[in-house]
Amino acid sequence: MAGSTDRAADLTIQEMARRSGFTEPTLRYYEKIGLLGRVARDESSGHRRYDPATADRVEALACLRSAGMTVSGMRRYLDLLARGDSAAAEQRDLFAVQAEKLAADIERLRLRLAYLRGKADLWDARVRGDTDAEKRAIDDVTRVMNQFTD
Amino acid sequence: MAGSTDRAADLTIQEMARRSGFTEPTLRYYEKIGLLGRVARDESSGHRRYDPATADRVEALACLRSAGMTVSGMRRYLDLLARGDSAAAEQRDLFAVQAEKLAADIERLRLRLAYLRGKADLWDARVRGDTDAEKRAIDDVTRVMNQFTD
DNA sequence: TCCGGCACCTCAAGCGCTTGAGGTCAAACC
DNA sequence: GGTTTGACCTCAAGCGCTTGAGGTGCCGGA
Repeated sequence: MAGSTDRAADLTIQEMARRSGFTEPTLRYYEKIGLLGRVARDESSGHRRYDPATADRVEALACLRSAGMTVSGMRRYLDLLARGDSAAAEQRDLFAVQAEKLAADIERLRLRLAYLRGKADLWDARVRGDTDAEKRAIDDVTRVMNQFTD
Repeated sequence: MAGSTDRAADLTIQEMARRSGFTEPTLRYYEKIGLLGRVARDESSGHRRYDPATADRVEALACLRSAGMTVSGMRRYLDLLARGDSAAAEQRDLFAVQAEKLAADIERLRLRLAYLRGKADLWDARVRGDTDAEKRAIDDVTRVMNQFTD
């Protein structure tokens, strides 16, 4: 029958956390505030079991969250989802906007990564007592930092 | 004289926020919990003024924070800073570790960006009633989602 | 059989900001 | 010369998790 619980594809909270990048407490928290709807439980143990549909939903939320979406934004998304194809244009716009935000974030992070690597190089030069490499490293870091200004 | 406050290079809290990516409240908060040491104030208005040395420190903290470093981690970093060249090896390791973490984070985010773009395409196909493009978009998204599994 | 050890559970408190309320001061405009 | 605008201030409360305390049930040895 439909809605049966015999498929072993359901995820434990640990697996769900690994896939989504949310921590286990966060998953419990999201459930508590109503973002995940009803999450099934294993009959005997009472442990959570994430079915494929719920897992997809959690993964979508994780991507939106990465793009900086707040909990209330996620609720709005879930409302759109419930409206199905009649909200297709809104869905498209929502994903497009979040994608742009995330792309911009990633650019900023790449700069910061360059900074961290530059600083690692700088201290490495100091450890090695290589004053030439140190000068070059300082130049590099300075060049990166100037890009923060914009 | 040394330590004079006449250079106009000092940043307002707004400018500091823009450069560092921290919000203004976060900058006030960090100051309050002792991460920034003493931040100078404009004599007449009482407004904060971030001098170049403080600004550098804030930018370093911002990069470390991007890599997921906690407040207590940042305190440890500031301790190392205070120890100067005698802690060079630790500094190198700290920056190297954070750089690797950030690099891994960025990789995960790129995947999520691909997901968001894929979903935007999918809903766009639905808006346009293009069932062929919709099928392709579903395939794309599915392919991306499979990569979450690892 | 009993003994970890581990994955999960709940509930409460804490942390790291964020938001809001309420106020000061300085330049800018009627 | 008032008044509006905008950047800043402080203090308190709220939000979104995170951490910790304390407990249950299962599973693989000794």
